[in-house]
Amino acid sequence: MKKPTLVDVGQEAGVSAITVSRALRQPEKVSDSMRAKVNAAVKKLGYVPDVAAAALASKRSNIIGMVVPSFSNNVFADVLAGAYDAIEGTGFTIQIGNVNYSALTEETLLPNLLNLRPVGLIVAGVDQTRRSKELLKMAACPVVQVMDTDSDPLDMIVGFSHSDAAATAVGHMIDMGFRRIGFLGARMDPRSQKRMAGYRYALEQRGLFDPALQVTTQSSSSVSVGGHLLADLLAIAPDCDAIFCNNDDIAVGAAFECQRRNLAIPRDMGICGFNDLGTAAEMHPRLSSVFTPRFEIGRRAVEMAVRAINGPLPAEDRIVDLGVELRVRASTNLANVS
Amino acid sequence: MKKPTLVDVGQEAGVSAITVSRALRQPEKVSDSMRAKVNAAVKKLGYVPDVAAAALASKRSNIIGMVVPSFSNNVFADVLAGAYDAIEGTGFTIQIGNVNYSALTEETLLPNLLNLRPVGLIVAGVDQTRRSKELLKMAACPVVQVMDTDSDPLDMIVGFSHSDAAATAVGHMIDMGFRRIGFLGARMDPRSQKRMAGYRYALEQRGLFDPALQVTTQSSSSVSVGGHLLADLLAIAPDCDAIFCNNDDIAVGAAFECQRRNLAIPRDMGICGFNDLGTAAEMHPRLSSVFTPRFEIGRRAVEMAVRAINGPLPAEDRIVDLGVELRVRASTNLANVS
DNA sequence: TTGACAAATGATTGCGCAATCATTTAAGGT
DNA sequence: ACCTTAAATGATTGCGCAATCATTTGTCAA
Repeated sequence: MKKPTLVDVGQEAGVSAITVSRALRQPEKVSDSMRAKVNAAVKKLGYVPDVAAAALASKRSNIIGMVVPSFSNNVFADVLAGAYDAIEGTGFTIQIGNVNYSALTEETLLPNLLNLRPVGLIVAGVDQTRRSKELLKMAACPVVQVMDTDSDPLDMIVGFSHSDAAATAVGHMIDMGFRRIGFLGARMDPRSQKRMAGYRYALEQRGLFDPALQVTTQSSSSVSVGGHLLADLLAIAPDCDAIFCNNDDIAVGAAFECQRRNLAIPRDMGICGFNDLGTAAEMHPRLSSVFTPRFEIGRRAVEMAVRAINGPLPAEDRIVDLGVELRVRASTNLANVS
Repeated sequence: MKKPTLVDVGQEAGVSAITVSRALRQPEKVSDSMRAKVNAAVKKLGYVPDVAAAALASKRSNIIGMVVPSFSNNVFADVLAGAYDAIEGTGFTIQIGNVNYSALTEETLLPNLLNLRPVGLIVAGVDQTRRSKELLKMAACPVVQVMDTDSDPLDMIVGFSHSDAAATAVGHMIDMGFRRIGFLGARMDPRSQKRMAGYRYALEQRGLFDPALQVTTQSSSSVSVGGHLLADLLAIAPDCDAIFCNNDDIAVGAAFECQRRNLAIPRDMGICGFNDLGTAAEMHPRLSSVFTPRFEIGRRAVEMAVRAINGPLPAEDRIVDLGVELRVRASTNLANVS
């Protein structure tokens, strides 16, 4: 009752093992009748190729490696969901590495991932260490960086510009009449930094930037932290009239803090989040946020990797900027306030 | 510049290849001096074992397969985070399969996973199809079911009783004085069903059960859906004075709906969520919820699998019930209401 | 009918490692 | 010093497959 091999299938079909291998991997190279015979034998015996043997013989696996900073962050959960959606039916497999927002962990993880001889690699962000970048450049497979188009890609990239997205959102808040707009940020990973840069740029354009209005922490993001950050900001700058938040958790937490302090949103405090994860849109009042195409980023990244396995993509297909969508809701709409 | 092999390391160290293999895999079987020599050669050449060749030769991989219903659900994101935390340093690798809450998808995924010759398997829930269960039973590796201790395990299990957890929470609500307690549930996967059963049991004990107060939908869970479900419930039963929610998203959405309807929490409507994901605790007022040890479940599942790889565990270690923690907050505390 | 050529199929080899069995070396007792 | 036994190390083989090269079969034109 052991697993059938190519030889077993060959005997069943009355042909050689290598022909079976070809019939399965390059069906167009064998005659129609042969293909039918082989498929019948495969089905009868329940043959399934041994991935380890195939990987050893061909020196390439069916693995697409994927490096994410965290599972618990919904953003990457969505990216993963998109990636798994796209991998379906391609015959490839995703192997996830979690690096806990640590560039150093990434540096030790990459050699392990590379050791699997992946056919493709998808990594979050563009801010790898020098050594990680070298490993990625030397990798014998296509590499897709995801999330972030603010820098040039090593090979291919899909995402959006965090600084542009933030600048757009803050520009909108200025347009709505807010003048003392604070920034609340937790974690402050590279993408958060870029959002903060976009925030700064938009304010500097109008001569409204005040460094004192930026309150950040290295601790990880949560609704609870959002409340604390707003409290800190208000202690420093009681005249602050709006906040742009690094992400939706912070925004939601800040909104709850406003409720506890009886600050009316948006009259006393305008709020804009980032990512538009769902809760923000359902709050009372509903919070404005910047929707980011997370699922789509995962999907496209896998598609790019799979395409690139059969040869390099043309230059114009190597960079995909999916943009974002500013979703304006009550929390920044000063116009409707009496 | 190709990858060094065991033979290369052996030559460098002046010993045979197989001794190198042993020095690395069973260090206690070689002499101290040999181990030192080999380690030096390994380091000098930067040798890394080829996993495909090892898998082929030994007929076993270093893979622990893990089947989850979804990435986007924070519950499983936390379980995965715990699992990845525990796998660190064990030399094993996690291979994730996402089955999108579909038992049928699971059935087609499992053979693929099994084909990797995993050394362990971790699957969510106890409600696999008959065929899936057969595959798991015949699997040549330890199997850990996670999340749910409401049924007997196929092999090992770690989680908690969803029905007991729900019954405890609803019992608490009854104790606080609520009498017309509704149930709001989305997705209604097997674990949701068990929570609903626990809800029912607690109410039946006091003669308070009314089937009309159960409002559910098959659509997936979200804050938005929580609001709709409460609206539906109130349309049917305006006298409802509290709700036990299938999860925190539903609870938070229902709480927002209360705010929109000017229903005071908990005076007009008591609310209890499930999982205690963070947002609920920060709301205004803060929502009661049932904390579930998700990260710990992932961690323990990997630990169990790794232990069981070296031989079956004693019976008393094969079932781990981590329990839950009812976290009572303002949203069910009728006592403090004037 | 034959020859030229392409399409289809087959035989051989080795990928890098671990299992198995064989051999050597060291340790301990008398 | 000698033998016994265990510990340490080595030689050989095959895991299941794909790459490479070799051979057969089929097709078509002259």
